[in-house]
Amino acid sequence: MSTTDGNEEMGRQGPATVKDIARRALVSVGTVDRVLHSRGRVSAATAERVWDAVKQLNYSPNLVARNLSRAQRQVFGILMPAAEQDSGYWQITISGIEAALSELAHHYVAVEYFHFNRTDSDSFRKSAEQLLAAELDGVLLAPTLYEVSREFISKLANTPCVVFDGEVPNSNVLSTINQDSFESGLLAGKLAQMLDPEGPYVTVTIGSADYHLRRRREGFVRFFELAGNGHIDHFELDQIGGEAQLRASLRRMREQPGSVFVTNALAHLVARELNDSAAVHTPIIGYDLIPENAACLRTGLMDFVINQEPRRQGYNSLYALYRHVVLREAVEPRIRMPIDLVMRENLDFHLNLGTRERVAL
Amino acid sequence: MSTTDGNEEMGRQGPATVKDIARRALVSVGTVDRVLHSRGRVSAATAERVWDAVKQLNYSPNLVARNLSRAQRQVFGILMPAAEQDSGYWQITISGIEAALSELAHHYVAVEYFHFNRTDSDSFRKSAEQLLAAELDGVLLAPTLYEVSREFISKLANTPCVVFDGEVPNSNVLSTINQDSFESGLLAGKLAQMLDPEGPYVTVTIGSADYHLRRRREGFVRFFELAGNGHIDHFELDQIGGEAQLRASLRRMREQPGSVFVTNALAHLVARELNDSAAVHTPIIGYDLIPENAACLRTGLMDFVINQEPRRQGYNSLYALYRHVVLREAVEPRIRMPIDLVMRENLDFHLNLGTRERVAL
DNA sequence: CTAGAATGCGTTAACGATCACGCGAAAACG
DNA sequence: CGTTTTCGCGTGATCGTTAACGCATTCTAG
Repeated sequence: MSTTDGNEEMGRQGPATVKDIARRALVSVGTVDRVLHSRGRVSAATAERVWDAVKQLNYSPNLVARNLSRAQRQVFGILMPAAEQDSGYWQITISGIEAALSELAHHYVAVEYFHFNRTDSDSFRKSAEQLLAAELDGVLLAPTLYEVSREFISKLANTPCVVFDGEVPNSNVLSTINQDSFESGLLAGKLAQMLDPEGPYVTVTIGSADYHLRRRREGFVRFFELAGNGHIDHFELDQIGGEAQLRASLRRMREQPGSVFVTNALAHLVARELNDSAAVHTPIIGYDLIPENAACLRTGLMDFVINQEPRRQGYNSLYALYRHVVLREAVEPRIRMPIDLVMRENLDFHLNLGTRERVAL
Repeated sequence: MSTTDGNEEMGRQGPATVKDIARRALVSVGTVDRVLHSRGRVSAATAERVWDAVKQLNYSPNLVARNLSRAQRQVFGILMPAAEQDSGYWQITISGIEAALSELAHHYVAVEYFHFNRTDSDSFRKSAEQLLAAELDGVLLAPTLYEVSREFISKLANTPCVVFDGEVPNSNVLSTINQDSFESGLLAGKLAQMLDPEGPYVTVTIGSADYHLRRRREGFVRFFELAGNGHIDHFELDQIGGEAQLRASLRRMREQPGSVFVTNALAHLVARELNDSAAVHTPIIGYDLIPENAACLRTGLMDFVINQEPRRQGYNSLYALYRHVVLREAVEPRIRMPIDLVMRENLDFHLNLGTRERVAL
């Protein structure tokens, strides 16, 4: 199960190599290589002998050695919002990418960042075109701007693309790395129900075109369908960035109270508006451990934050691309991040994570 | 920040190599190697030139190439309970180890399992001695038997040891990979409070000598200290495996009801005893998504399971050992697993995880 | 004063895989 | 029948690192 593989010389351990195959098939390593990569110039009879040996020895190539031999540097493009947007959320993702990069630098990986303004589709298009012009070997994409992201992916042709921190359904990407938004919505529903068994409940969605955010809300709604009770009001703001508009709407909301589920990181706005000087506490659940939300947790203005572990996401995304492009391994189309629940009592654990201690891979 | 490092020839990308250093220091690669590994036979002046070049070019060795060159197989011993114990919990850990192994087989890693009976210290000692006799290059240890584990670690001398799925505090191990038991206890406290704001609360600890379990309880207690209310009764069973004794005690418990926090995987026993045919539902929170607990979640006999993601833990543990022994990288003394919260509504997501989809690294 | 040891350093063969190159023999062509 | 093309295959360089080996010097000892 673990130690031995088929091997020619006894006494040596480990996976079979091209040399082992060559010996067994009575050919040279060059011939083995040509057969393995079907580069022609080999007789049918010889090729069959080689394939037989490959099967008998259960050969699988040493991808590291392959890579060492090719020694061809791969450059990946990263298309994501500017680091300073969303209260530094993206900076954490970048720190994960850089952590992976420092490990992968010796594996011939380099990256190039293409940032865009998260509230401006034109800015996205511009960065996307620069990226496309750069002829890179792979792309990491944060699809916060849904429509243009879809447009971008369709232009990618053969360049492998890993989507992280979001989702572009039915698009032809190599892999999607994110939290299951539906499941996180389910959990939020449960939390809301426990915090406030009576309800009613309110969801706040800002930028409702985003698939990710819609799924979170759907999960929340689904929980109360399963539970068989709970009235839910939905609250939508299509425009991103209109904080004044949001505040005005929130003031209206004050009149019809209920526990609130905010499907993105702007929960702190809702928390401050509803709980800052209110007599009765409104339970609030939001996303992403940005400083503003952490502060709200600390002071009790907010109850739960569902964290996406952006650092781990960045780390894993770059690795997924590496596995595919450099190692040519199969990459799962979907890699799930755990749902990370933060409240006042365990806040310190989470603020330290990713800096002091190593993130579990 | 990302692409270029110091490099001799322009046009080539990537980290500096020994050749680059040799060129700059006007010596051969052999000399560079001797300096880097302080194998002597180099004059002080030359050594200094080499170190200067190393610093200027910001050299760091390509660990993969190093490993390729040494090509020395490392065998790691794994000391853990028998796969079939604890309702197959350990089998999941093994699947994670095997997943890592299949990736690391080409990196000269092999493993050897040494199983023991989780309820029998003598069985542990026997397996431990076999392991020690085998002269391995590293050890993975699941310290479910606390005292003998500590004894074992002290005998290890120079063999690096990674502890997973538990903890042996103040012991000299390379790294400990686990969930933060205190934090998980905090979260359990919050959940218990939300499920049942009045209390009282009961903790059930089976095998109270286990540091891991004690910390979970301490976290739970701490939450209610922070919250400033909540009466907690503690319930201990020192002997592991005495299910009959446990059942009898649980029947006594029926008379003084309260929400229950079970600090290990035996929560399903408590759930069946208290909730199976009871008029009023007692909230129950336990650990580990073994089939029995999953069934209790499904039927509503239990409310929450805190999962430790054993598959991911196994995967990460072997990798940590690999990083240290083979790559000679620094390994963090503590690697945290996320706290994975399972309830009826998201149960299916968790049962599929680790089989259908890839575990995020 | 010279044999032998110790020092300082370069050369080179691995490790596993890739790929350009080239050689001989057979096949195709005039 | 002689020449070119194609086929089938082996050789060897390469990637970055390690480590054994060997060759000059210089130093020590008898």
